[in-house]
Amino acid sequence: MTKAKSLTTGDIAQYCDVNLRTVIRWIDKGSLKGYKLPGRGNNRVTVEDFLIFLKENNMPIPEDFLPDNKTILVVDDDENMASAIKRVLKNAGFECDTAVNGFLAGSKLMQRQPALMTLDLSMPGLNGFELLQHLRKQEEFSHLKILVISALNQDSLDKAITLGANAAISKPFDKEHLISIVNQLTQ
Amino acid sequence: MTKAKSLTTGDIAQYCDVNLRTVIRWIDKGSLKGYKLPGRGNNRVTVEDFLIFLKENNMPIPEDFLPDNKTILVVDDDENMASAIKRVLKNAGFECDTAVNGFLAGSKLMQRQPALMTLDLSMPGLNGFELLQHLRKQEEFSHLKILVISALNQDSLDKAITLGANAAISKPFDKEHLISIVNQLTQ
DNA sequence: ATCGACTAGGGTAATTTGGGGG
DNA sequence: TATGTCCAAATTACCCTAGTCG
Repeated sequence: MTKAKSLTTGDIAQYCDVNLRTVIRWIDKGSLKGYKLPGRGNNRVTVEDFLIFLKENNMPIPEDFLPDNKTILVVDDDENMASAIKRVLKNAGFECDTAVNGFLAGSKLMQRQPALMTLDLSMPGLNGFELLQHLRKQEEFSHLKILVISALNQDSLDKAITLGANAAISKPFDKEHLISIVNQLTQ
Repeated sequence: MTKAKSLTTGDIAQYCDVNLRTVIRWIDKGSLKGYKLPGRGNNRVTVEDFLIFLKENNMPIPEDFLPDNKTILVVDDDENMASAIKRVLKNAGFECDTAVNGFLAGSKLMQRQPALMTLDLSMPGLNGFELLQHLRKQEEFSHLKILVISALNQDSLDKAITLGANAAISKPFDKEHLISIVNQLTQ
């Protein structure tokens, strides 16, 4: 489910884990504010109204709408490089964690569900391009922003974008440039 | 009962083998955290909150919420070797999944919570000994059985055991031997 | 043994929620 | 895919009884 400004009854049914009809009833009764499209009167609910509704009823807020999880996972097998990136991002106000091998990257990605991952393309035992393709096939990571940070040539960076990276910058990187791109990707 | 992200009072009544009213009282009293749907206040409980409740009261955890008891994760960067191990274990009746690099190992370990992991010590970009130490430091994986399958010498196998592996066998392995050890480790 | 406080479970009526077919 | 209608199933409140424990 992608982030949108307005939600259908089906979206809300999934988010709240209830039947679609139940959602329609909530709207009809007025406990959930919505509006109807002119055609056949299909319901829509703005994200704002949905969040108000959830709050009013002490219902859990779906992950998609949790206050921006700004956690960033820095993946680089070079510990110094990983620390350097982490330091820059921390100073810019981001929550940050590092992973210096594929195993840590995989487990931390699952565990912490970061909003953004910086990815080194050339890690021993881990093909960055294959990883990009692998992640982009999974619904679960459809919202994960991936920023490739690599010492490879421009063609490789372009290829990474094609395979699903949201952005790619070259090493060595400019601090301000990194921060600006991360800010942009996390909005 | 299918796995869902929220539970009704009826679900919980069945899981805990008590009357529905009793569950409602637990929620009303606050000992079991829940939330109410807008309608007439039907209760829902998130799986997370339910598990916390069970733990706080030393109650048994229903099978539906136990980590996959029978799943085995085969970790080996040699795809042929991974497939071979998987085939042997499948034929012996085990649910089986493979991971051919550190990333997949990490993510599948977190995601599937297998009962047992077979581990190749020599994977590119992943030091098996370090991984053993890393896993054994985490409470979360205290129950994970680790069977090292390696072509390294006996000293290395011994070292793996010292670092936390539950068993270690050498490559090439004897099928019957593998099955017998896995049976033993999974009881 | 009796009391008192508390918890679990039963019955019923009213309401909400869920599912099938249009 | 979403909706309206109809019906079945689940859930709730209320009032009650039975059992437990100190």
